[in-house]
Amino acid sequence: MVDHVLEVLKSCSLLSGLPEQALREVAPLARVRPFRANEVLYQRGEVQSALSVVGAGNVRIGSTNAEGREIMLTLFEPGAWFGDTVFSPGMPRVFGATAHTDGELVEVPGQDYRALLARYPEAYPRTLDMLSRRLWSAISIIEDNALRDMPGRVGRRLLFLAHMHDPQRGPGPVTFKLTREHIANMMGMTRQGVHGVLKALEQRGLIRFSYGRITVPDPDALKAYLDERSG
Amino acid sequence: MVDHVLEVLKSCSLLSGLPEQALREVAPLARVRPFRANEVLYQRGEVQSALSVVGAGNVRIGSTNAEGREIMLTLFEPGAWFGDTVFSPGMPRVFGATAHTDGELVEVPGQDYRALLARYPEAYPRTLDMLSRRLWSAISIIEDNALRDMPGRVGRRLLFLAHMHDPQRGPGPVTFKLTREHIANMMGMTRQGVHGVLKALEQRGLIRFSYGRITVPDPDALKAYLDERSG
DNA sequence: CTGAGACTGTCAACGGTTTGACAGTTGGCG
DNA sequence: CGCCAACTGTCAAACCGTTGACAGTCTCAG
Repeated sequence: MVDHVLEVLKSCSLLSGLPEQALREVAPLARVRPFRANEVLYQRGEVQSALSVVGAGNVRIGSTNAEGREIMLTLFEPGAWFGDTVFSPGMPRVFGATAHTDGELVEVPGQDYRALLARYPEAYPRTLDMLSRRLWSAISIIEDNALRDMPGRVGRRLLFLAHMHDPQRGPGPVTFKLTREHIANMMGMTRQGVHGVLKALEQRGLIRFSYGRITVPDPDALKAYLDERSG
Repeated sequence: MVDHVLEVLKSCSLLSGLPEQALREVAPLARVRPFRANEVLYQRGEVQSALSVVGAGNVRIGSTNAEGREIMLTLFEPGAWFGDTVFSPGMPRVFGATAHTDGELVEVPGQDYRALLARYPEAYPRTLDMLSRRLWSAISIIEDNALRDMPGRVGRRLLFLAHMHDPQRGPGPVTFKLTREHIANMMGMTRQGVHGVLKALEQRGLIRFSYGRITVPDPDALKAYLDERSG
């Protein structure tokens, strides 16, 4: 059991800067939390802090407004981490987490994680780097939203997801289990609007899609097309 | 001179977690860089890393696309810091910085700043906290863009600026030197579109504006209005 | 104080997205 | 195997913001 937890922690880019010894120390403090598709994992506004590492399955990160409209920010794969409030204890969560498929979370209580960092300060620079890159991603999305038209925004977000899906960026095709409505919620668009955009991209051979599934055959080709059609 | 640099460094929330002794050590390594309004301070894509602290004046953070359209992310006041690439050395800057008024920057070379943190590891938690909060701000903007209509987005961004302007959030009025076009560039809208929104907000007494200037008399009232008209 | 340049207000025409509605399709579960 | 729920494609009308254009206003430097 602890071995399994250790494997998951090792797979997480945020923690891989820590020496193995350190991970062995926290593993017993971590909690394994299995989940079922569409289960709500965290609600926006909760204040307790924990570092969550996706051990298996997919997790949707986002939030829901009063009228029930959901916005999805990103989709996390195994190895991804979330719960940035571990760095700002006491702050409420600014987004919620919902299970996208069945899977499991490995969770380290915030104070244990912070204590661990304090014991192994050599891990701080990498931690700052990871946070900084996440900030960079967020800012890129803001830029895309302000500078690009709708096809540009959708295309860029698909590339972003492809990158999250496989940070090593092998040139192969990437498939997501996302409905048109998920994408619409990610972009602040409507299902119908997304449809039109996807159809246009499909006609150029840049994406393919079927029931509840969308695939980018060649992310580089999509990127090239987007770069060409607007700065 | 070094005293002046020290004062500026002390005023910066990112550095105020460091003991005074530490600031005295870096002050001699810092460079003072005066600037004139509309001068380009950093271009997107530059790779050299430095921590810049605004000593005086205002700085626009943003970038420009190939067609020359500019997007502005935020406006920094004295005491604010930027140059997140200090945490990810080697990464290109994802946004540029332009002087909004005359003023000056105090700049600490990235490696000197990183070396300082390594010498004073007790400052790391606060640094992570600051970065984390900045990430939170960025995500909030993404959310607003997806969930809110145009008046909602403009109103929220004004509140965001008010908060940046004075983090202590005294209840008093806040004034920005921003043209309609600046706001349009911040939101990915047009000058004319902004005009309509501002006029509507003005009629409700939530903002006032004149030539090149916009003021929020009561940020809390604006916030209340926005919260009421959409979750 | 005066002129040039920057900023502003406003309008009609245009275009792209949403709204709302409905029928067709898919896939999983009993 | 067959049904139901979720997902999808499509359409016309309404809506909202942009585009483009022009005249009016303000500010600051000389």
